[in-house]
Amino acid sequence: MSVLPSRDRRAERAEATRGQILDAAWALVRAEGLAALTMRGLGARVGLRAQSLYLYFPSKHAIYDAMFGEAGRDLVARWSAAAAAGPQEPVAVLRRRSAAYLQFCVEDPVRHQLLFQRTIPGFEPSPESYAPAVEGLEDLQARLRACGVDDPRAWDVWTAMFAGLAAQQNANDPGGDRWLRLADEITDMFLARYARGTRREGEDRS
Amino acid sequence: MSVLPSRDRRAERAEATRGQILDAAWALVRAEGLAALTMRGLGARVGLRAQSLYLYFPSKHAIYDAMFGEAGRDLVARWSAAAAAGPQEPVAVLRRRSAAYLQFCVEDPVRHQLLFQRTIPGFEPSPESYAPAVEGLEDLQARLRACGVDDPRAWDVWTAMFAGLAAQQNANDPGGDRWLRLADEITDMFLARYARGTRREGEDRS
DNA sequence: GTCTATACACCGATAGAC
DNA sequence: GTCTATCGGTGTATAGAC
Repeated sequence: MSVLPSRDRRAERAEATRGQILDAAWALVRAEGLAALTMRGLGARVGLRAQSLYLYFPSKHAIYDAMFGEAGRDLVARWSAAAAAGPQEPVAVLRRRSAAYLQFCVEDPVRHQLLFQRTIPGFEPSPESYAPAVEGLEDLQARLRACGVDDPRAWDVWTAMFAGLAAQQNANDPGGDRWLRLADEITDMFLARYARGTRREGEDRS
Repeated sequence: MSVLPSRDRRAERAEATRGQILDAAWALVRAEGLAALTMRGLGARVGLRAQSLYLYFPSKHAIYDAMFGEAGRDLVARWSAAAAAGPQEPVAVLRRRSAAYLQFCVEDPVRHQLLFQRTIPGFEPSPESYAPAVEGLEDLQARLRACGVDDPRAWDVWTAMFAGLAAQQNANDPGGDRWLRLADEITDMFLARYARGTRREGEDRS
């Protein structure tokens, strides 16, 4: 547009460098663990000194935050894809969604750790980076409603069950499927108890 | 026993100091967070320099390990007490046991974090410190069997559900009861699906 | 024997030269 | 835009005072 494109070019290049730093951070973290991310080590991977990273991110937590946002957007995208790919019967959609969630948590434990466990001492995600998670939760509630589950208490039961499934799988059988394979069974149990019109005698304890 | 009791007295005194250090560590960690435990800060709380702590513990992780063992033994003790205190009908015992577990996780989140989340970077508990957890798991399986639940898959469903409950409660509603109060309901749902002689039509998906 | 003093290698982060 | 130099912090090892 302009005869002096340096401003745009500069911002563009800075954005590219940010992307390279994030890619290197994922590689480092996958190889050495989430806590092993150090500014010096990350700088070495992108050919910079640690201090120069501060030109692209204001702090190490800001790098974690950007990674958190990336992971969240990826998860939401997978949920959309899973919902679209197949029969639209609500329970089938719910099952595909759950499978996508578990797959996401298991195929890259470090991402699960970053998103769903609070394993970095001082880190809390910014509202912007947290937004995809909120969006996903609202989507989940709509999906459960579509299956005849209207009680907010039931939504909490659902999140606890699947959070527990992913956590147990990664903690006690990494790479296996000891807990993963229970997803469909748990879904049956849940729907039998909470879906509209299917409540049975045992549920009304005082 | 001996006219030269210095050996015993010394060991005794060292043990007492170890106990004081651990007490101070719990206090520090409860006040400032699990990751805020530093050798210099801990030493200051017991009137020692950081280096002197190494006379009582070989490393910082050894202190975490001792805390891990203490917490595990405490949890097992609570399970025993909960099982003993009340009617011995198996389902009632199971409910009291679950309530004790959740109470334990919630009343001191830092202990839950140490025992059940892997939040300290390089730390893994020693077999000795881990032993109470194994014992508790075996006890749980016996309790579930007493309720007519024999399938090991069902045991995994149980641990996932309650691990998820505690994690969600501490992460999303600390100090509240949004997930805690679902324990009895979840137990009903679980027993309706998995207890012997109560299986129903919806469960046999291929 | 127990503690203090000192040191090392690492960390995240900042200031300022070029 | 990247560097050097530096700061105050960490866990931990070792030497030596008493």
